[in-house]
Amino acid sequence: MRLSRYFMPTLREAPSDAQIVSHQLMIRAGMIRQEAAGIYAWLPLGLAVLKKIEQVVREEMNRAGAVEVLMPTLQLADLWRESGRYDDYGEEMLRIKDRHDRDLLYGPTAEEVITDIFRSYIKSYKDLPKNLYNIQWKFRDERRPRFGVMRGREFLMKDAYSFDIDEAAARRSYNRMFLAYLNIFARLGLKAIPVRADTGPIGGDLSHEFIILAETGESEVFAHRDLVEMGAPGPDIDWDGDLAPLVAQRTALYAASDEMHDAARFEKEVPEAGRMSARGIEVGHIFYFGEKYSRPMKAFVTGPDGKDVPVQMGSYGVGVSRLVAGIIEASHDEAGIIWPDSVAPFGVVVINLRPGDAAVDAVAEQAYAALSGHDPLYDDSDQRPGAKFAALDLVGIPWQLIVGPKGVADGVVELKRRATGERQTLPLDAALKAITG
RNA sequence: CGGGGCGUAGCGCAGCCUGGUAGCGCAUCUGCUUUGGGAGCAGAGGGUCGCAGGUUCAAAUCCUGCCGCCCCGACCA
Repeated sequence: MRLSRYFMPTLREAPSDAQIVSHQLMIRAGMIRQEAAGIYAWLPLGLAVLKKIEQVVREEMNRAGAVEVLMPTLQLADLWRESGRYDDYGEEMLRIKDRHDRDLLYGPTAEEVITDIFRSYIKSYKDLPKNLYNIQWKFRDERRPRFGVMRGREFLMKDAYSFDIDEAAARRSYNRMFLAYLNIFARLGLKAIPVRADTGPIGGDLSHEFIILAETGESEVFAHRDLVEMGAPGPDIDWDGDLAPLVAQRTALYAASDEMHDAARFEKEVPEAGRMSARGIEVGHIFYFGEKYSRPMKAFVTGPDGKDVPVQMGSYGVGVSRLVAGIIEASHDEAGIIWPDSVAPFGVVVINLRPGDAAVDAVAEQAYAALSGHDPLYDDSDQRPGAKFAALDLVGIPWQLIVGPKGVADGVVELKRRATGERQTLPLDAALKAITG
């Protein structure tokens, strides 16, 4: 992509509305534009990152055995009357009427729709387990949207729903998601801590929030240091095997968000050297809720004994649009955003410091062409070098390949790694090799 | 929903208290000079001062109502 044809409206100053660093940087980098409180348009750079994150989530969900569907944003109120949630949900639900005066709503979540789909087709335990997910826009009419896309009213969420014949099987589904989530966040360059979450009236131990560490995070987490160091299980585990030990390893160690924190237990269970408290952002929430929807909505399956039983369900959410902000909170410096390679809007930017200079143009074009498989941005804009450096540091593309008249005269270019600031001057071939691996 | 604050050019702000017909920086456009970390000079364009009423000879400024946005709190499977 040539910058001269792209649309990347960067700003030197942040609007005064933006209070937290990710919001400021997203606006300054030209990623989003606010249309209303908690509602944003995604500009090309923001959309590129959003799609990258979405794809990582998709790949890891598929790997863990989930199957993608796409449910509508608008849902029929009658489904929510079946589950009993239409009246319970309150003001957060955006309610709409169509031309026939039918009650619709903009989905804040999709348990009802997925349960309706499930019950229409699946009748036997032999067709279980199933895990269906979608990545779709949700709307929750928050009383106080804030912090940009961190807490918007409209947001992109991956929501998965598991269906099993009994609790033991549901636990296996839960474990798959638990581990898949750790892999997702690891691939996004994040350190994530699973903390036990309130399960509400259903009880049990099957609910976890995933909190990513970021100094500017909103909530505080307390955890055993070993849990953070343990990292993700990786993609090559046996997804159909017994995952309980891997999960147990990670749930045995103390981890709690501020609301669930028990200081006495923390001190008792965790040796002083292992105690860690940090700021974080909740980006995922998984839980098992059994028959909460299947029973009222009559999603029954026939078991091996010929008896119909309500299917055991769980749901698993990842805030995809929130992750864009979360990653920035976790990865930025004074100059701007530092994208992990896995979600960077471009893999590399070739910076032409003197467009119009035939020799410089030739080298820059050559580099741009050679990098075509690495999602390159070519800064061919007619700006001064300082302005280019500032803007490109701001948008955080991982590699900067700088082509200027001085270097070209000496047969070299400069390669800069955004994350470390490390620069090396070297021949073009060597620079290309360093980027393409 | 309780409390607080703010709406003046694309962005950041001043002007409001004490009414007299709108200004600064950045950005934009033109020209020249520049060109390795957000250039300099010269010139130019752009604002029904959130909206609607009211007071007044006169309202960005005072009064009333409404709308929008932000922050703190409460809330947030």
